[in-house]
Amino acid sequence: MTANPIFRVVEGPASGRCEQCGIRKKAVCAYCSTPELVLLDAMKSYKDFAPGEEIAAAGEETTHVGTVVEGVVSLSKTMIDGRRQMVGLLFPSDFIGRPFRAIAPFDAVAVTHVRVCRFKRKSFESLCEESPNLEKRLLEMTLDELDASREWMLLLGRKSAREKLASFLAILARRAAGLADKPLANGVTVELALTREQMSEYLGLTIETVSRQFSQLKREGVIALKSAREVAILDFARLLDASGDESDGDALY
Amino acid sequence: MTANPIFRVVEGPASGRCEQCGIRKKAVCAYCSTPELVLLDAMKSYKDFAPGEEIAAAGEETTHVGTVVEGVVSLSKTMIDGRRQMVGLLFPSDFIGRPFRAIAPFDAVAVTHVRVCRFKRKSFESLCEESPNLEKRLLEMTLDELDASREWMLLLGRKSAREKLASFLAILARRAAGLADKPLANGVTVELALTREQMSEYLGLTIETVSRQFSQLKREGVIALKSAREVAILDFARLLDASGDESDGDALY
DNA sequence: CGCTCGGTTGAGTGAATTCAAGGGCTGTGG
DNA sequence: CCACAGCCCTTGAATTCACTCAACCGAGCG
Repeated sequence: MTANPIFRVVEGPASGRCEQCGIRKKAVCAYCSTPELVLLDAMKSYKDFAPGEEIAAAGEETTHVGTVVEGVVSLSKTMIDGRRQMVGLLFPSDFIGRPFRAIAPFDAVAVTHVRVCRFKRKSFESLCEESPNLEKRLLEMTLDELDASREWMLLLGRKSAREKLASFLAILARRAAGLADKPLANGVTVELALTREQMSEYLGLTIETVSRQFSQLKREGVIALKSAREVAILDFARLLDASGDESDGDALY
Repeated sequence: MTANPIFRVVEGPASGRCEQCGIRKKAVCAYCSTPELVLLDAMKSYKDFAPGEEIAAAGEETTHVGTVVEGVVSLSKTMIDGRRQMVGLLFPSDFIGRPFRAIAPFDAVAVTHVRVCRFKRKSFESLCEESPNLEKRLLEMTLDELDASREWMLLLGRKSAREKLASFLAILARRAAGLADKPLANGVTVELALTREQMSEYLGLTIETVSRQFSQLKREGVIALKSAREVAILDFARLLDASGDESDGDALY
C-alpha cells in the first residue's frame, strides 16, 4: 500500500516487484521460484514507519509478519519498573514478526525510518504450508537468529562493559565493511543508527557507562569519533582484542 | 543401536519403537504420520551419556542431531579465559543439534545421565526436505527456543541476582508442577539437576552469589532447602514477586 | 582417617550504577 | 539574528551490588 498516507515522500530502492528487490537473495523469499514470487507479489504490501514509531507491542495481537526492507528495527522487552533490554536488532532482509503465534512476544520499534514488506500473518502461515522453499528459508533464518541470540547471551552474562562495547562495534564494523568476511581495513567508518541510550539497552548497561567506554576506547586510540554517531575504527585488531572474543574470523555475523 | 557398549545397564522408558515413545507428542517428530515414523524408526539410534560427558563441542564438526529422551543437557559457550555462560538447558523432548551447519556453535554437555534419540545430521536434513511435518515442527520448536532465549537475555542483561534466582526457581517450579499452566500450589518440591556452579553459569553470576541468594530466600521463608539440591517452594506468589516478572501466567515456559 | 567435592558464609574490593552538573547542537520563536 | 528549550552526550563524585579471596562445613569415599 504505497498509496497510503506516508510520512516521507518515498520511492526508495525497494518497493516494486519482487524480482528486482535488492534484498531478495537474503530475505525469507530467497529460495522462492518465479511463480511463487508472483504469489508473494500479489499478497505483499509495504508499510513505512517513522523513527521511534511502534511496529508491534509485546503482549498484543499482531496481524502481520514480513521483511525489513529499509532501516533498523529494535526488538525489546520492558519490565514493569521500566528497565528495558533489547533482544535483537533487525536490518534490511531480516524477518520481522512471529509466525504461528497471535501475541507478539516483544516490542518492535523503528530505530530509523523503516520500510517493511508485509504479509498478513495468517496468509503467510498458509503460504508456508504450501511453499517448502519459503518455510525452509524461514527455518534457516530462525536457526541463525537463535545462534546469534545465544551468542548475545554470552555478552550479556559474562562480558565487561568494555568488552560489550568493543564487541558491538566490531560487529557493526564487519557489517559495514561490505558484509564481507575477513578483510577488515583500519579506518573504516561506522555510522551508528542507535543513540547512546539505545546502545545501553542493547548491551545491558547504562547510558553513562556506554559513554565512558566510548571515551576510553577513544583515549586509547582504538577508535575516533568524527561525531557522536560516527565512529572510525582506527585499530581493528585492538578492538577485537578488547571484545574478549578469540582471534577474528569465526563470528556468526 | 541399543546393542552398543553403554555406560549403564539401561532399558529405560524410551528406547523402543517410536509409536510408544513417551515424548513423541512434544518432540520434533510430533506431527509425523505413521509411515513417516517407520522411516524414522529405521534411521534412529539411541546413545547414552554420563553426567559431565561432552555431547558436542563448540567449533567442532558434529555428525548427529536428535532429541533428548532422558536427562538434562546444557548448552554453553566458554571464553578463552574460562568465563562460561550457559545459553540453554535441554529437557526431554527438546531438540539437540544444529541442522544445516556442520560446526557446532556451542558446547553440549550432559548434566545428568542423558539418553538421546539420534539421527545422522545429513540424513535428518534430507528427511526435512521430504517431510513437511518434520520441518514444520522443527520450525515451531526453533521459534519457541528463540523466544525463550530472548526472554533469557532480559534476565541476563537487566535482572538482579535475587531476581535471576527467583526467575529460575519459578520456571523450574512451573515445569515440575506437571508442566501444567497456572495452578501452582505452595509446597511443591523442585529437584535441582544443576550444581550451584552450573546455576551460576546459567544465571550469569558467581557460585557464591547464587548461594547467598538461596540463603536469603530461605531466610525470608520463600523457599526451604530440604537438601542443597531439593527446594520446596513455600510461597510461590512471593517467589514470583521476587522474580521481577509481572503477575504470573504469561510466561513462555 | 584424611581427602575431595559441593556448598555456605564473611570480609574487602571493584566495576558499573546512581546522582548530579554541564556542554554542544538543533530547531523555534521573538 | 539571537535567545532559549530540548535533546543527546559527556564527565565527575558517591554509592552499591556482585565479585574476589578466604575460611569453613558436611558428606561421600578410598
